[in-house]
Amino acid sequence: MTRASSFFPTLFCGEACDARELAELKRLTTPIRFEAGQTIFSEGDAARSAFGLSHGVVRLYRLLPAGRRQVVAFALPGDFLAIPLADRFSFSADAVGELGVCRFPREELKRFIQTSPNVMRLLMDFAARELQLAQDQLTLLGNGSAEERVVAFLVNWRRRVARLTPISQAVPLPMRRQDIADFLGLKLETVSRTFAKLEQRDVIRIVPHGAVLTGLEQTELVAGSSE
Amino acid sequence: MTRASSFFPTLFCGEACDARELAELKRLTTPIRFEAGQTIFSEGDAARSAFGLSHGVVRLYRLLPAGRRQVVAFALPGDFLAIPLADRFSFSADAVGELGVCRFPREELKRFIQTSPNVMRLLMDFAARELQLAQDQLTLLGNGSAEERVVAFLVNWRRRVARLTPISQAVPLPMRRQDIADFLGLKLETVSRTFAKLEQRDVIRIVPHGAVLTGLEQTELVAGSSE
DNA sequence: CGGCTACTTGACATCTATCAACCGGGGTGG
DNA sequence: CCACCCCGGTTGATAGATGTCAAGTAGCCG
Repeated sequence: MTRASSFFPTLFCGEACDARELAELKRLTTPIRFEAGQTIFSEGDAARSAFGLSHGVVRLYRLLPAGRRQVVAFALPGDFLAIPLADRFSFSADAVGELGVCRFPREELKRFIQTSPNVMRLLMDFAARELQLAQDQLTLLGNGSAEERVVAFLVNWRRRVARLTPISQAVPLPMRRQDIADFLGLKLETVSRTFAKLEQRDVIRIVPHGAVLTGLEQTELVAGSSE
Repeated sequence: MTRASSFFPTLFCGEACDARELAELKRLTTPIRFEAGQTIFSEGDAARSAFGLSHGVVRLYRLLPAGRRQVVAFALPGDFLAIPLADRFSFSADAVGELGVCRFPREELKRFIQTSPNVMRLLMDFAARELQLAQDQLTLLGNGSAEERVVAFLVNWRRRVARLTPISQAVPLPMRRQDIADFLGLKLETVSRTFAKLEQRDVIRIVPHGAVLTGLEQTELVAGSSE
């Protein structure tokens, strides 16, 4: 999506983080680029680095026995790819499209965080927000029909994307159907069929790498109350 | 379960929390008891208080349109009932059986947390652990069959309970079938049937308010890797 | 232009939800 | 002390939703 390095502006700048802290954080950071499909880290890896997403989209997922996969979240610019405290990654991350991240040496970042209440606070807020998102998703997977899941996904995704790149007719969907399916606990055929059904009812319109959302506001949502 | 006030020992004492901090926390706290079925707080309420569970079990849940309900988690002694930062509760909490909590005035607790890196750290760890649990659950709801869900629930629940009350033949299940169903995204009939099926295979034995787990270790688990 | 990959569509199978009856224990009141 | 009732739980029959398998289409890149 946006080309500019927007990790710092999005996560740290806005609110409670003074110039000195920001300078220190920038000192720790190394920008890295990844191509579509490349893996940033894998579940179980020792977390020597922490990552903040600058631009692009990342899918965070777990692999399960029998070739199943659960996409835990899609990360957008400004998100940490994992909370930088645990010693190991509890999920894998790879690039949906071409993207840029800020890499931090985790030990140093951790030490810095400990000394800076502001940044600690920011991280805590991030963790709380992630927890809320995970619980929304949990609620959706526990109760929603295929259609409710797909609709909730589109609405939530649009809201998150809109915050970063103000306006555009179509909501971009850079991830594959399979990714959406694994995120929603459905099969890709079901996602495809559900899109088709919604399109027939003129609720959405599918376009090459996205969808135009027309009459979605009123749909009874099972999750997505946050903010 | 255990009768003693075990919120402090479980959450704060073990690790990185000095005597002065502990004393300050204890000063802030008021112990309260609840009877089975009573509501501790409701989704949307202003979070004037924070709660730590001393003994008993709490179900944390959201109510949805059309009378649906999602149990987000079961809290055990030592758990916070919510992360004490948000201004409003994002789910409801009520007592599964008779129980005791430590109530904190949230603003004061928050202020204290900000000044104590140790406690902040502890809270951060708690949030990270909760996030991990939520993601485990998400993975389970996204991919597991009814049987996998029930088995994973029993195994995870046993592990958590065992940590608090070392040994007992049967795993206590103080919550209702409906609670388990709403936690696992199933209907209570399905939970009941699945229990029956597992019992026929001698994998478990259902007893009045619990279950004896016999041959579960080997079952292919979709979630529950944590620790 | 050819081949690959993502996506769509169709027919059918399977699993869980739904609706409904029934069982059993604990508590209350006669 | 017993009987009844209520609630939680179990079991059965059936239906509906999503998964599975398979064929076919479209867009992209070499």
